[in-house]
Amino acid sequence: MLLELLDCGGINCATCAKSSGLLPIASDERPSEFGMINVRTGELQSSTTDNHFDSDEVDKLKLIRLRSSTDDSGLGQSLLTQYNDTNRSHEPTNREGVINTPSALEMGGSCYLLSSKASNGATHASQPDILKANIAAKEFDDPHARTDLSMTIGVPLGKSYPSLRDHSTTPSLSPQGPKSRHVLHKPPKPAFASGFESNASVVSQIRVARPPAEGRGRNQLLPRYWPRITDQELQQISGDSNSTIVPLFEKVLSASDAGRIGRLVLPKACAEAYFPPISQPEGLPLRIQDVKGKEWVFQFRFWPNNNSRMYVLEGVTPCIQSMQLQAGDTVTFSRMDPEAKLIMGFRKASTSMMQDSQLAAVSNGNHSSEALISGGFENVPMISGYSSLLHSFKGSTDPQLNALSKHWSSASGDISWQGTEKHGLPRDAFLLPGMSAPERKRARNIGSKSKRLLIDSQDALELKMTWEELQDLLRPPSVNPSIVTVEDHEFEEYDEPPVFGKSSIFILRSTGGQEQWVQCDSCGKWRRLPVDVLLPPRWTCAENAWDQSRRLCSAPDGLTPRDLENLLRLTKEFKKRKLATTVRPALEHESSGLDALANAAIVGDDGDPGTTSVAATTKHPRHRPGCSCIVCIQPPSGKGKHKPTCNCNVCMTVKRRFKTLMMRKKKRQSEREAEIAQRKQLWGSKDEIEVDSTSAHRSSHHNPSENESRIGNELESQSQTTNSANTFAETGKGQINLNCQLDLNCQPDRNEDLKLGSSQTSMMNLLRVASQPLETYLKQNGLASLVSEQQASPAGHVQLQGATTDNEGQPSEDHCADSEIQEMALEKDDTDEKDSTPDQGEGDP
DNA sequence: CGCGTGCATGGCT
DNA sequence: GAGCCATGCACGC
Repeated sequence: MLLELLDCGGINCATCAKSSGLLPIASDERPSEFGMINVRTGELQSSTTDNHFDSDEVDKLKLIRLRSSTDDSGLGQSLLTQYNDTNRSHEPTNREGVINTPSALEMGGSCYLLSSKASNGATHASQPDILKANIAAKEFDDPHARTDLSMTIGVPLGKSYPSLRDHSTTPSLSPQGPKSRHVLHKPPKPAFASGFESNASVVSQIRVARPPAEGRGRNQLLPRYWPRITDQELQQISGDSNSTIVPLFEKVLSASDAGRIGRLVLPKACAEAYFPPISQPEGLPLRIQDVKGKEWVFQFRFWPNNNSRMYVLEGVTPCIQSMQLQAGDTVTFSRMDPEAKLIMGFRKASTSMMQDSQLAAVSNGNHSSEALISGGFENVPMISGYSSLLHSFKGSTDPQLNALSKHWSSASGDISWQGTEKHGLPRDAFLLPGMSAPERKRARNIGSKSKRLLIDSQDALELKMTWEELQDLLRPPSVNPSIVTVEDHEFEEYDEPPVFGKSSIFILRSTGGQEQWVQCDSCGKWRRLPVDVLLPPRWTCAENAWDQSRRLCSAPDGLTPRDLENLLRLTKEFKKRKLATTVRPALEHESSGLDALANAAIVGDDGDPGTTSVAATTKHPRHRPGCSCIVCIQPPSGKGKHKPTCNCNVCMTVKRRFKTLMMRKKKRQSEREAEIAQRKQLWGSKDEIEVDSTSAHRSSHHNPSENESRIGNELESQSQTTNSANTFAETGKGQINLNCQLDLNCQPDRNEDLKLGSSQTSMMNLLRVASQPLETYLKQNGLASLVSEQQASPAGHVQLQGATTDNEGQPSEDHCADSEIQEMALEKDDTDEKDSTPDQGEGDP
C-alpha cells in the first residue's frame, strides 16, 4: 500500500508534527535515522529534504522510547500517548547524553521516537517522498494488528544525531584530553540540521512488524514475535525464484537462549503455530537452515509446565555461535515455500560494533560447517552497524547474498503473507534424525523489560565499557573547542556535535609495527590502514588511499578468515578480561589468562623474549597522535636503548622517583637516628641499631624478624622468574618494589605500596640500598635491563623479570594488552594455535 | 566438580 | 488471574 505524506507543509518539523499528529520516529537500529509517522492514521511517512529542523529546534530534541509494540492500543494511539507523555516530561530517555548510542538504544525496546517541542518556524519539508509501506491503516483499527514501526533513512549517524540534552555542565566521556576535561556540545548549529539529508534508501529501510503468516493460533501471537522485515530488505529481495520466503516469527534472544545451555525457548504460540506438532516431550529433530545455507538440526521439544508446555530448541549453541549472536540479538524464523524449509535468520542488536549483520534471508548454497563457523565470514559481507542492508546487498559481490534474494518473493512489501498454509505442507521437510552439537558459552544480559533482564553490576560495567569504547569512536569536531573551566574541571565545548567514527581494530605486530584494520562498509572486507587514521562513520574500500591495490571491493580481503576469527575472539576475550580487571581492581594477584596472553605476547613466537619486548606496546589505541600521556610518549619498542645518561622523559621520571625514594628514606633514617639518640639519652642505650621501622600507621602484620629474613633473600627473590612475583606483589613488604616504582603508568596506589613496602624495610638495608648508585641497584635487582638492555621496552611497562606474571589487575596494562592480544590473534596462526588461547590461559595457575 | 537434563518457580503480561 | 516464559536448580552422570 502506498502511503501519501500529508501535506501540512511542515510535517517534517516537530512543531508541525505536533499539530499535524506527525511524529518523527527513529529506528531502534539506526538512531540517527529519521522518519515520520502519523499518529492519527498510523501512516508511515518521511521526507527527503534537508533542514528539517533549525538549530533552536534541534536543541530541544528529545529521545523518547516507545513502550513497545505490544501496547494494547494501536500504534497510533501508542505513539500519541508517548508523545504526550514526553511532552509532559522533558526528561530524555537517554540520560547519558551527548550522543545517543546504540547501546542506549539497545537497552530499551524496539522503537524510538524523536520529538521536539520547538515552537518556532522550522524549515519545512519541501516535497516529501511518498513511501511504500506495508502498513494498512486498517491494521490500526484492529487492536491485535498493531504494527511496530521503525523507519530508517540513510543518514550517517554522527552527522545527524543531535545533542540529546542541554548543553549544561554535565560532562560526557571524552576520548581525549585529561581526565578532568570533558566534552560539551553547544546546541547544534545548522551544520547539524543539514545532516538530516536522507536518500533514496528511505523506502527500503522501513522496518515493519508484520502480522505473521498463517498458522495455528496466529491470532494469539504476540506482536513482539512478529517478524520485522525492513521494506528495504523487501525491496532488495527481488527474485525470480520459485521459492517464497514466508517470515514466521522472531524472537529476541534472552540470556538463557544465548547462554551455554544451548536451549532456545520458543514462544509457545509460535512453536505450535509454525513448527511440527509434537506430542512427546522428547519432540523431534528439526532441520533449520541458516542464512548462509548451512543446515542445522535442533531438537524441537517441550517440557510439561503448569498444565502447559514450554517449547525449546535444543542444541542451538553452535548455530548461535556461528552467527555470533548474543542476548539481545534477534533470531528470525521463516519458511521457504514450497519446500517448507525452515529458515533461521538473525538480526544483531545495534551495539555490536564489530560486526553487525542483518540478514533475514537464506541462500540455497551449501557451506561446509567449517566454512560457516570459522571461515564463513569470508564470503559474507559484514555489514557495519550503521550501514544499511541496502548497501550491503547493493555493494555485495557475494553470490551468496545474491542468491539470497532469489528466495524472496516479495518486493515493495508485497510479500506473500498468505503464503502457503503450513499445515498443508509436508512437515517432514524439517525433520531429520537428531544429532548433538558442542557448545560454547556466551551470555549477556540485555536491557530490561523485566526484572530478570536488569543488568547486574557486571553487565553494567560491560555497558560502561561499551560506552568507553564508544568514546573511541567519537570523532571530535574539526573546530577547536573552547575550554571552559567549571569547578576545576575543564570542559571542551564544541560548536558542533561529535560524530561517530567507525570502529576498527588495532594490531601490534611482534616486529613493533602497528596496524589498524577496518572493515569496508560496502563489501565487508578488512583493510589495513595506518594506525593514526581517524575513520569516518562510514568507510569503504574506495577511501583506501593507503593501499592502492585494495581500493576496490573486489580486492581480496586483507585478513584471512582465520585471522579475523582470532581477532574477534581475542578482542572479545580481552574485553571480558578488561571487564574483570575493572571488577577486581588492583588487588588481583593470581595470574590470569591475560597474563598468559601477555606473557605469550612477551615471549613472542620464536620464544625469544628479546625480540618482542615486555611492553611491546607504546601507544595504545585509545590515544591518538599528539597525545602526551605517559604511555604515548614512550619510545617505540625496540627503538634504541636508554643509556645511563639518557634524559628522556621516562628515564628522568625513573631517576626522579628513585631519588625521591632515596631522599625519603634518608630523611626517615635521620629521623630514626635522632629518635634513637634521644632514646639512648633517656633510657641508656639498649636498643639495637636494627630499628623496627614500624610506626603507628604501618602495617600491623609487620614482623621485624620476618623482615630480616626476607631482606636477606631480597635479591634472590627478586631475580626469580617464578610466581614469587605474586608474593612480591601481595606482601608489598620487606622489599622495595621497583616494579611499582617503575611502572610509570601513574598508579598512585602503587606509590602508596611503595611507601608501605619501603617503610617496612630494614633500615640497614635501606641504608645500603640508598647508598648505591641507581644503576647498581637496578642491576642487583634484576633490573639491569632498565639500564642497559631495557630499551627494547618502553619504560612505562618495564617490569621486573620476576614480575612478568604479576598481574595485579594492572589497569595500566589494559591499553597495551589490547594490542598484545590482537597481535597474538594474528600471529597465532603462525604458531599453529599452540596453546595460548585465552580460554586455556585462563585456567593456568 | 562440571555439565546436561528435566523440570519448578516466580515475575511479568 | 491465567498463562507465558526466563531462569533457577536438583539430580544424575
